[in-house]
Amino acid sequence: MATGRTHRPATRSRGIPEATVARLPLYLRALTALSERSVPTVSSEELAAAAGVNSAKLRKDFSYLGSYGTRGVGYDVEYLVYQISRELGLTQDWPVVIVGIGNLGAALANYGGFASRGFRVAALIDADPAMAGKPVAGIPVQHTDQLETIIHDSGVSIGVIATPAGAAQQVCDRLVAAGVTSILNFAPTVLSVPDGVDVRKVDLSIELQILAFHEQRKNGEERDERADRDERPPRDTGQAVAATVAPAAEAAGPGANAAQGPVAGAVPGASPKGPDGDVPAVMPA
Amino acid sequence: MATGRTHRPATRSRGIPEATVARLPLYLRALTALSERSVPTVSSEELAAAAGVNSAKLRKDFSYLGSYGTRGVGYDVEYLVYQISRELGLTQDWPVVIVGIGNLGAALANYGGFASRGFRVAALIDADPAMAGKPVAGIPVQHTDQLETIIHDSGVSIGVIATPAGAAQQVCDRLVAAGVTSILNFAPTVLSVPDGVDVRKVDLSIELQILAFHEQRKNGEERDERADRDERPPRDTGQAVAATVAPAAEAAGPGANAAQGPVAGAVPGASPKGPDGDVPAVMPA
DNA sequence: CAATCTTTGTGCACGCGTTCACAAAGACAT
DNA sequence: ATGTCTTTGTGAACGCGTGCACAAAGATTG
Ligand SMILES: NC(=O)c1ccc[n+]([C@@H]2O[C@H](COP(=O)([O-])OP(=O)(O)OC[C@H]3O[C@@H](n4cnc5c(N)ncnc54)[C@H](O)[C@@H]3O)[C@@H](O)[C@H]2O)c1
Ligand SMILES: NC(=O)c1ccc[n+]([C@@H]2O[C@H](COP(=O)([O-])OP(=O)(O)OC[C@H]3O[C@@H](n4cnc5c(N)ncnc54)[C@H](O)[C@@H]3O)[C@@H](O)[C@H]2O)c1
Repeated sequence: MATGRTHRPATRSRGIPEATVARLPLYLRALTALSERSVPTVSSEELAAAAGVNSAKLRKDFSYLGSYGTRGVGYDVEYLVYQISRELGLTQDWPVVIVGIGNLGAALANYGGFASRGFRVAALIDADPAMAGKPVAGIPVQHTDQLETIIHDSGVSIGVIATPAGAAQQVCDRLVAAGVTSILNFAPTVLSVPDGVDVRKVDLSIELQILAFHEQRKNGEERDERADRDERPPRDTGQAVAATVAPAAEAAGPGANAAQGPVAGAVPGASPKGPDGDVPAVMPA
Repeated sequence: MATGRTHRPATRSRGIPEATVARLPLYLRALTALSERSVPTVSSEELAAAAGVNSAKLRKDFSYLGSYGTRGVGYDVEYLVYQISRELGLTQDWPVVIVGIGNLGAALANYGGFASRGFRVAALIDADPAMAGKPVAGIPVQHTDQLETIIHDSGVSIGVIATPAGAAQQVCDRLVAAGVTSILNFAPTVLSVPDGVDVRKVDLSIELQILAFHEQRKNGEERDERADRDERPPRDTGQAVAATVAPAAEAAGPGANAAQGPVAGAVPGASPKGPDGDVPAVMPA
């Protein structure tokens, strides 16, 4: 979610609901596919099916942009593609900088779809001196020292953070100070930014945990849950509980892992690498 | 977004709001960090700040799990870690299979944080015969032919899709048929799955487009938008580029869908910048 | 031109999620 | 014990998002 909530009392025309904005790229993708197949028009029903949403919702979403449809016919594909693209700001080029060129950062740099929608990788930045100058995806990696200069010179306003969690806030601060006003964060950390700066996060770990929750519910629907529902493990005196939680789960290789490792994280005996495989952050990890 | 809405009229104890579930991992992360610093208790105010949410919201979230706090003191860190972990199903081990070991898939396989919270990479699968047997992150890549066998033998119920968009639905269908009931999809496609299967998607492109929208709003507040506000570009843009439409995966889903692709026509008449790096999927008319 | 048919645009109701605000519960001091 | 102080747990109000259902708009046909 984005931080920095701008008070906008629904000024009517300019007030496009956030939920709608989040769906526009979805519509755009479906429309683009139709466009490539030279489909001239599409009904809300068809397009909604392609985008995986309710048709009424789709029509309402489009109504925020204006009345671009024709009753009895549907929507003009090319025209809609144009309108949505314009609304999303994709008619212009957005230079993007990626900070932290490790496993993930490199994958992002190599990602074709990145540059395909008006987003252009303007620079790659990493703190590792050994990486400086080395090209990744045809773009030479630059050292963090030049971060401010790079941002300034290339006029970048969108930054992608793919550093370890421990460095994310610091990198974020520097990006913002240098003029970046939109950040896409892949590090498992809550970033704090001043008003006016948008932050969106992509968190693999959270997604998996949400899936696990539902998965558990599916399997355990008929199970004996009542049993440990109110089971209260030793609590009273402060630190006794620590023993309840299993000792370190990670650190060893995947294969050698000692099977069931309940709740990896809550282990005090911190190894060089944190529970996330990253350097432990000051706050969350 | 999860599919498969179970009608649950808030039966009390079992009905944890989806929004709350999505925040539990956030709390858990903050709590884990506190635990590592041996902090015994924490107030809702402090924890909320660490997790980047409102304290009232946090308290209400916890109230769905039960009354685990102590008035005047706060919450016992270790105890909460345990309760949340249990609720999320992290007290057990979740084997995960990754399909599509390319740039992204390899990065995911190498990701340390993956295995840290009870998630274990059980297998890596790719369609490229040249990759079979080659170890990535210490795990040998297996060929797609063995997908069903692998799923069955390892008892995997969570699958990660990191293939090109064109193959995503097909891979998804096979995973589901083999018994996978939770899918994390990185491909820019809308997956259709039967009831009972949860799908969550991570879409870099969408995130960037949402950021671009807000970015444009920030910059363009005083710009010349009135100009092309009602400008209606040629509504008959005839046939566009359609030569590269691949037959792509044939998937017999309930309400078929799938669509992705380069934005190409952000501006009518503009030449396509290049595909997503994926094979465009096609959908029925 | 009138009748019919298709599909949009939206008023309305409903449910979920967020936030406020406060009574009550418990810790701690005297 | 009694009083004070801190912090939880939650009732209630509010706002946003969703989906139904339908009148109106326009295409199409006779
Ligand atoms: N790899 C994945 O699939 C994956 C998935 C989800 C989240 N993440 C998160 O993304 C981040 C990166 O993951 P990764 O696997 O690429 O890690 P990595 O260790 O491979 O790469 C991190 C890179 O960041 C650089 N770096 C460190 N500190 C820096 C700083 N202050 N400024 C600039 N660069 C700095 C390092 O030199 C390194 O190249 C981590 O926070 C991780 O938790 C990764
Ligand atoms: N790389 C990124 O940073 C990034 C970011 C966001 C989204 N994505 C999406 O993730 C997906 C993968 O991206 P990538 O950069 O890793 O692509 P990639 O081309 O590097 O890797 C794709 C891999 O999938 C394999 N594959 C193809 N068809 C398959 C099938 N039917 N079954 C199993 N494996 C199959 C290929 O052999 C290849 O190894 C794409 O859909 C892409 O749009 C990638």
